[in-house]
Amino acid sequence: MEIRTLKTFVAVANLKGFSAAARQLNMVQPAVSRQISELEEELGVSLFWRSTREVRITAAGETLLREATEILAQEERARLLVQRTGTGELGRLRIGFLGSAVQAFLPALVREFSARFPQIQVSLLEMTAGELAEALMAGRLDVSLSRPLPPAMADRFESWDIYSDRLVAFLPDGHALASEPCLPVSALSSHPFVLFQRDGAPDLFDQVVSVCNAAGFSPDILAQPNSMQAVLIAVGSGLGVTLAPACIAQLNTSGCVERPLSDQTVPIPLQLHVRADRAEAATQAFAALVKEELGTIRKIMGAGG
Amino acid sequence: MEIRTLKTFVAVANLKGFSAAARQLNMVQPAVSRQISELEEELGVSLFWRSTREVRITAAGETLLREATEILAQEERARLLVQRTGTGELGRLRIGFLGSAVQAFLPALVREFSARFPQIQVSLLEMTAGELAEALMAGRLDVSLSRPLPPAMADRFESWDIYSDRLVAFLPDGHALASEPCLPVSALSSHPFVLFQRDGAPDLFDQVVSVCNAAGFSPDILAQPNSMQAVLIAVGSGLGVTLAPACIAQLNTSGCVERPLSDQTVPIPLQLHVRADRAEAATQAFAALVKEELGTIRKIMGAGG
DNA sequence: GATAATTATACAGTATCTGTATAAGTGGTG
DNA sequence: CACCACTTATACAGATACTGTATAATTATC
Repeated sequence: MEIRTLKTFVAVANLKGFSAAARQLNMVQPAVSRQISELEEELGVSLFWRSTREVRITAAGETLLREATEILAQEERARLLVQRTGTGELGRLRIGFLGSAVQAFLPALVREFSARFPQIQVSLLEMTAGELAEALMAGRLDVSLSRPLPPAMADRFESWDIYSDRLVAFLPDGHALASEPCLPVSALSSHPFVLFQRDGAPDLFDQVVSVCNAAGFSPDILAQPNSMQAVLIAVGSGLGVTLAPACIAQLNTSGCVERPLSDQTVPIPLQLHVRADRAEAATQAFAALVKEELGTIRKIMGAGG
Repeated sequence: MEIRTLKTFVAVANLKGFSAAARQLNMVQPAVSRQISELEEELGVSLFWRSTREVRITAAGETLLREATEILAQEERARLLVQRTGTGELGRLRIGFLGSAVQAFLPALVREFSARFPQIQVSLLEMTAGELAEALMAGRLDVSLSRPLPPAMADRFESWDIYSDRLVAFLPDGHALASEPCLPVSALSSHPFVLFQRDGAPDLFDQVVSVCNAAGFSPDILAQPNSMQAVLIAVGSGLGVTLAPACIAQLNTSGCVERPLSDQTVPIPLQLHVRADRAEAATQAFAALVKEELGTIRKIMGAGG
């Protein structure tokens, strides 16, 4: 039972004739006759009672007519859906991101994307940097907005810098150093640190440690919460100080004060990651939109971020 | 897009490999590759991202996988339904009949048929003889239980006698002739007749007229109701007498008395009509059941009819 | 770096399917 | 009653398409 066959069958049934069907299908009557008789043989039933003067469909034929009509409609529907998915009109887009880093611009971006591609179902998945890398690698994400990927992964993905953040210090409200408008890293040497847990963002963790080392001390890390918000709460509670990307000021910083560092400018880029080959149309469209909006995003992040 | 192609596509998608699919389908890997790449070309989309080490389905491919799976399931379903319809396991049976003539045995017959073929949907359609002939000819009925067909139609159908009825007289309750247990036709010569309308049963009408003519008179027909029940009501109301098949005593005869005729024995057969060729399996099964039950039916109709 | 496994391509052979020609059957018509 | 117009079925040749073999190219893995 092939779709080509079903099409000629439906034509014969609807036009009540082999010759008429052949004309409509731009073929020749014997070809139609053969297709139908082979279909009958395959199914083991008569589909039409034919004389030279009339072609009457059998009960089995009527059953097949109903089914075949549905199958053909579904084939047409499938073709449409597949093509739309191929062009990116239809589909899904799974965006993974670092919450605090994108909070200022992602909502507007997604809104714009959804307006342009209303048929695409967008999933927003907040994760840590480590989770993002793993999900991206496993194909559970289409794009990721996160920090630079580990070198082992980098060649499988295309990455674009979106904006660069920098490390700043967060201190408890009434902290001794809070009176300074600006601090050298070394000023923190004797204070206990709270750092985001290393598993969640190994690069950031190591970067902070190496900044401290460069300033001549090794940080005394007394806690490693599993979220940036928890880090800020710990700082706000007076448990310690932290060094973190400035963007986390987007979170609730009550009890904390933020102080820029006077002596380091290690950039912390936020990047867009997309599978190097094999990017779906919807994914490519989103990447294109991000690139289109880079100026706007950088303006936002330079001013308020 | 052919079903054969969809089958190999689904195999590739499920087994995540062209070679594996080829093994499962008992074909060879290049054939699979060609089918897929031609399918991609036809649809204008990539269905898989392939390397020599992995085959990953695209978004469009996932869409097609869903659709193709449904299409294949429906094809399988169609094959099953069509074959069952062909063997008579599944289908419908439209039975046309003369109400009064079959009332005594058709219900039991249909009940038995439905018990043997529970998947067949039986339609019971009461009609006049004229309507039955027309519906049978037009293919709106599968079988008909009615009087002999007009000669022009007879060769297109197979007919079996089920039982033979005879004409009897129906008189109003207090009619002068009602005292006789048995009447010659001629006794009715001076009485007005009520006859079932000729359009509904031309043969019966003509038969009654010719019986009267043979008895030496032409009936004075004062009314031609459109149902046998209406004829009986007219007779019961004292409007006239009628000659009709004995079986109509099955209807409500209040106000009427039935009297056999002493001088005529024209048989009025009830027949089963089935399209000569081109009979569906369900129809043939019903005809076979009727023939099997002929003895029982005749016993019923001889005794109580 | 060799191996084993994968997919893509080229080419030849086979199947299959189409189209032409023709036969056989049937209702309508003069 | 023969003829006509039209139908479907069959036979056969040709063209198309598809399959399978051989081979290349690529890439994890040992």
